[in-house]
Amino acid sequence: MKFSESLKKNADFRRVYNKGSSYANKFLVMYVLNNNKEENRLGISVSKKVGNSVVRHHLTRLIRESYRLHEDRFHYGLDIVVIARIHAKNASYHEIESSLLHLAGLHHIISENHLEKKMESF
RNA sequence: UAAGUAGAACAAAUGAUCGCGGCUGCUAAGCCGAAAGGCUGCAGGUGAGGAAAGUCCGGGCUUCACAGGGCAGGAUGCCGGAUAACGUCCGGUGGAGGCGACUCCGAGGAAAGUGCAACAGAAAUGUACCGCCGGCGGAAACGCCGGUAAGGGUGGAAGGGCAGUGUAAGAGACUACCGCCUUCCUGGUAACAGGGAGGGCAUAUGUAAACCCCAUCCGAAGCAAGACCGAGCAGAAGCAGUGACGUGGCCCGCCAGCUUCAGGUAGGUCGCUUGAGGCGGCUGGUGACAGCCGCCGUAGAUAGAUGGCCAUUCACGACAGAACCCGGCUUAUAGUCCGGCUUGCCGU
Repeated sequence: MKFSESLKKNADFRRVYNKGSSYANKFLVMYVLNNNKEENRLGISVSKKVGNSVVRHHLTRLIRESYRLHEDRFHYGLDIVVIARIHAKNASYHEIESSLLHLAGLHHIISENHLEKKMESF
């Protein structure tokens, strides 16, 4: 991804959980925290409760792909952690994508223009 | 053609497009760097399984330990072979099931010892409840004493089986056949099979997935193994006597500075994929497999790459994701497909 890295350390995850703000919908939970850097860092977490290894891998790929395709619309300087909920097990790419954008809108970390266009299209 | 039986192969496909990880290349591609190299870009090609799973066995590899032997502990358990090795595989033997193809077996020892065996039953290792027979007593009913494991009853199991002789009634007491045990002969590498002779069964039930006995095997931990490089912080030694402090100077102390050293944290590199490799052929072997020849090059991530979207097609897609590597076992699984074999039916 051009403008982003992945969030790796357990300590980084903990900092985002403790200090970041969170919103949730049916499929996902999103934590966001400023990291004072030039780029975003994305962490994806899928619990074993959601499914076996294949299911969990597939979900992380869907979430990463959703973020990748809308990366240029996100504000930068953020640590973002996305957690897949159990209902996400059978979700399609489009459901995950709209779910991610919805949460980003609630956090006000996505560019307004695009969001408005998105809203108008509904 | 139907039913069955054992085995082999596959695991939605194609195209376009946006991405990700290795690899290779780029008529001197760009940037950084003294270089080694790093980052970026472009192009090409490549990128999960039959079980990648469970982590139940076996081996390679690595580090540590190690004179030899024993004990303890664990594993295996008909015989022979294959193999790096195995608890795997192949071929046999014996037993069980099936008309058959074929399938199944935790298949050493209970005549070394110990333990356990509910309930029932007279009695569970050494026994007489009923019954049968004999003797004595009695008018009789019956009682007492003795013999008896053929019959009844209980039980998973009652002391070789079955038929006869025999007897008061019975009994391997005796006899035939079968079983068992000992021993000999023949065949077989062996398990074992066939046959002869003898014993006369006090060897007397089951359980060894109870202890145990016998034979064979096993050093321990694992790639987060391990090897190398190595910031920073703290440490040691040295240098310069430069800067700050100890009221100015010198010395000295201390902090900062520079150099070197060991240590090894964060981090990085290697280990990391050419290997008991795959495919085909020939030869040997009943077979597992082995030998020879030819061809192929086939993931290597490191918080972890193989995905998204669109179109078309179909039977509408199961179980499921490499993490050092192999050989097995076990468990999960939508379906597709191939040729063997068996039994039945129909036709020639």
